[in-house]
Amino acid sequence: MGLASSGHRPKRAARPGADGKEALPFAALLQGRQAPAGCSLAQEGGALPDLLILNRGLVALYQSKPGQGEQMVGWCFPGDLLATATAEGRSPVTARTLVPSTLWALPWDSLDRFAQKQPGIHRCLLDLAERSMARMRAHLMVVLAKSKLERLAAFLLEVRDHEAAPRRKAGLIELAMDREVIAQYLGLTVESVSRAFTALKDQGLIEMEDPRHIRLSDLAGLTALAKGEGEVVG
Amino acid sequence: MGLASSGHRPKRAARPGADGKEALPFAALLQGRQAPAGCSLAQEGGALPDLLILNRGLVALYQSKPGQGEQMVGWCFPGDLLATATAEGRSPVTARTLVPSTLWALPWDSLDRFAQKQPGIHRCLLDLAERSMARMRAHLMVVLAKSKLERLAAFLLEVRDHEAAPRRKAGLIELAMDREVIAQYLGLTVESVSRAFTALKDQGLIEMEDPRHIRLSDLAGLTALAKGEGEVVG
DNA sequence: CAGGGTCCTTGACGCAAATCAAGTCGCCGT
DNA sequence: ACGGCGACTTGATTTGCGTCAAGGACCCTG
Repeated sequence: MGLASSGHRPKRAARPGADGKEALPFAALLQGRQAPAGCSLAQEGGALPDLLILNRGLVALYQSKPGQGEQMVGWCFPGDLLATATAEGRSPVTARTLVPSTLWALPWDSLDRFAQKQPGIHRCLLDLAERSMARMRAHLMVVLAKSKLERLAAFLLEVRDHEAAPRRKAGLIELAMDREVIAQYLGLTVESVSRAFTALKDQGLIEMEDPRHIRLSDLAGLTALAKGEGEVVG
Repeated sequence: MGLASSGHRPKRAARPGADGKEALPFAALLQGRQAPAGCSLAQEGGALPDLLILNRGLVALYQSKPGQGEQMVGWCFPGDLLATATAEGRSPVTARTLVPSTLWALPWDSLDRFAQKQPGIHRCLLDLAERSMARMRAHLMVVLAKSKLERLAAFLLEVRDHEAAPRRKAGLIELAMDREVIAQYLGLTVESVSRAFTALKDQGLIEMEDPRHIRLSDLAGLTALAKGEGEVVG
């Protein structure tokens, strides 16, 4: 739990993957929702009428840059809180689905009413907030201190962590986003991302069935690379 | 408030600068603490016995990189929540004071007991968490999409926002950190930061009394630069 | 099957920042 | 005052990534 005491604590909040709804103390209040790919779930500065939790799919978060369009600032995997509201109840980011996704929605006032009976709900939300922050810190680490190859390796491992178990065990990952989105996430250009893929392939760390289906053939090597330990000697 | 309803809401939490303690609903529980510069307030992976809120000073947050020491992932200004705990009650980051600082501390169990009487406390914490996230998103924006000069301009303006009013009005800022720390924050080398300072000076955007005392002589120009709108024509 | 579209890859080139290496300034202790 | 040290700046050079430009693979549509 985010800010919970270090002693006794409720169970951990929603797990990614299979239905974690039951793990949430406010499960009964949640409404399921569907969203196709490319659907806008929240607009930066716009009202955010419901609390949203991602169930299945993938959502990218953007902030607008005054001059030049948008900058991606992260994404949400299943089990993540979509975006928290500012003090004014508005969304600080734009959220768009990258693939068809399902969500759980909970209107703020339902939450308020329910919280009176069950205060633990806020603990749960703090836990989810801490997860978001952990993800952002990891993103910062990748972006601040790594070369092109190191960033891509870190990205691939992050995707791997969220693959369903059967594929993950086989070292296979499926990319739900195109090169453009990966480039924005890593702070690179599309061309650099493409070259990085080719380089990893040439070094025998990955194999590419097609641009969106990657096999991580040398997990240890990728991990070493992502951690910035330079190249694997061999 | 972070995830609060969009309607009625408690007052905003602690303000930076002068004593915002009274604005916190759990003010009575807070214990003041002192910490000299360079003092470690939390260790990554270590236990975090109290909730800590920064009152005065400046604290840097680090995450360790497996191979090469530490990477700064952000900092806290007065009024910010120091760091939230993971589900296991451990700190996800290392926190170290950059200047002599004062803190408010609140043991988790006091918080728990108090929360039963006053559930609004969790709202307040969510608000603080949202502030952290907003800061992290801003940091990401700076690091992901900007040139050396743009990053430094954004940094200087961020420092300015947290200067006490009298100095801020005069366009003066005092840097509490050395070039090395700035470089880590911006994802640059010390040399690049130094050159960026010189470049801003040569363009007449800043003046330097000494390396740590800067005068922002062209606020509009700096803002335009930080927003990535390129150079000011003139 | 042809044509045009999108996405991805590859190549050649230039530039911004990293790297390597002095060199300056202020500070402290002897 | 002197010498040494740490923080900062400056210069010369290299390099990694961005940029511009040209393909190539696939998909859809007619």
